[in-house]
Amino acid sequence: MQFELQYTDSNSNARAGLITTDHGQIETPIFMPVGTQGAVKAVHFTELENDIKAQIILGNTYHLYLRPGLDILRQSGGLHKFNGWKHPILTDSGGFQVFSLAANRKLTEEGAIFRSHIDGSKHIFTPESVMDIERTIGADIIMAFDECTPGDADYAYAKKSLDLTERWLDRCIGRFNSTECEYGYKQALFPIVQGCVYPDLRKRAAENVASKGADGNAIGGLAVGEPTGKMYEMIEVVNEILPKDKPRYLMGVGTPANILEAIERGVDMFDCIMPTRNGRNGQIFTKNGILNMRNQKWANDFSPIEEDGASVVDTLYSKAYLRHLFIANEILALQIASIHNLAFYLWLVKEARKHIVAGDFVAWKGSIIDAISRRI
RNA sequence: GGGCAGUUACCAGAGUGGCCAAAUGGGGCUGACUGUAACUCAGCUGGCUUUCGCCUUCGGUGGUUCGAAUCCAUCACUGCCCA
Repeated sequence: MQFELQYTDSNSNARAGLITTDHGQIETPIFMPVGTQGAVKAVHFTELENDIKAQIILGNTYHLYLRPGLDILRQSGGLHKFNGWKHPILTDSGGFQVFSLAANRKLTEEGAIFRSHIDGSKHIFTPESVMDIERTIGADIIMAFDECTPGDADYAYAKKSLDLTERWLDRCIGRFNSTECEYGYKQALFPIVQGCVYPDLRKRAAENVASKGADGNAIGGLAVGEPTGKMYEMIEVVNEILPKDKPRYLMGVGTPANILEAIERGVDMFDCIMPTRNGRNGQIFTKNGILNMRNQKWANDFSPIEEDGASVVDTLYSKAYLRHLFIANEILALQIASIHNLAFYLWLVKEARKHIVAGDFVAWKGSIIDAISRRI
């Protein structure tokens, strides 16, 4: 995997770049739709490619390991062959699942012991086993196995957690370097910066990660309960240290405004379940604000979902019709909302890139951020 | 014409003397959702009020009772059965 830094904004830390993988190129900044189980919920690939214009999608180690399981993935020739997505894929390591399924797990030095949400069976993830699983899944970019520290962790816990993540990172790198992709192309391993909301921990974590010389670096453990201002502050602290000539991936973030703020602070890659999950729950993100499509006020609003929106669904369907589909519990509602939101997110980062290249990113961000954040 | 059963909130439906503004479902309204155990979850859903509380309700009317959605009388309507 290569990264070419193409443009840097003179008024901020925003950058535009190009990632090249064996499954194609990615223009940054980029938003990566989440396809946890090897599928972006309610959206199929022709829509992702042609309408949404996704360049890379995510898969999840935890979910794919449990189902369909490694035998099927290996037999199929890896996730690309299995699901038919010809473009780049990134897999998350399962570190976040260990965090979000907290009631059901136990962390040890060796790894994370957890119970399957599917059948209750007991499993252990270690840095080594996660690397092996991600090799078998075969994504172009794979994530190190970390502990995602809760946003409200106290300093002592955050430090202890970071210590563990750092020891695990060395084990991940060791295993990664002694194995290779099972399917003949290259995979890149991204380490993850933790450290909760504590600047000195974040700084230390970023320095440690930077010293590994990875193809790209990730910032994790943000948007997990801490105040938004803290998140921006941590991004600044970390990006001061992470190498400029490698892509920076802010994991799990976020709202359209979060993404613009992070781009301004030098982040290149994003993923978030928000456009798809919130879309399925009736929330639509637009240039003019955020709307809840279930609200009564749209019942007789026959205007397009979004005038000159980024997707064909925006003018193909009206607000009133989309509301009707949600109220009537039609599957099409979930599809339209997911497609619209993903197209909006991809439009947003593409537009950001355009303005970085044009040199007016900060002004453009300032002109749009209030509008895209308000609720209507 | 006769017999039986029934009439409770937007709908369905529990409640058979005080703990009832009334269970539960559905529907409706509003909100939440940030590396997806999520087409999920939460709140509200007679009126006024931030809460406490007050007021008006269980087909209509009139009773019994300290007290009635619950008991009695009567009227109206609905369903089923028999003529």
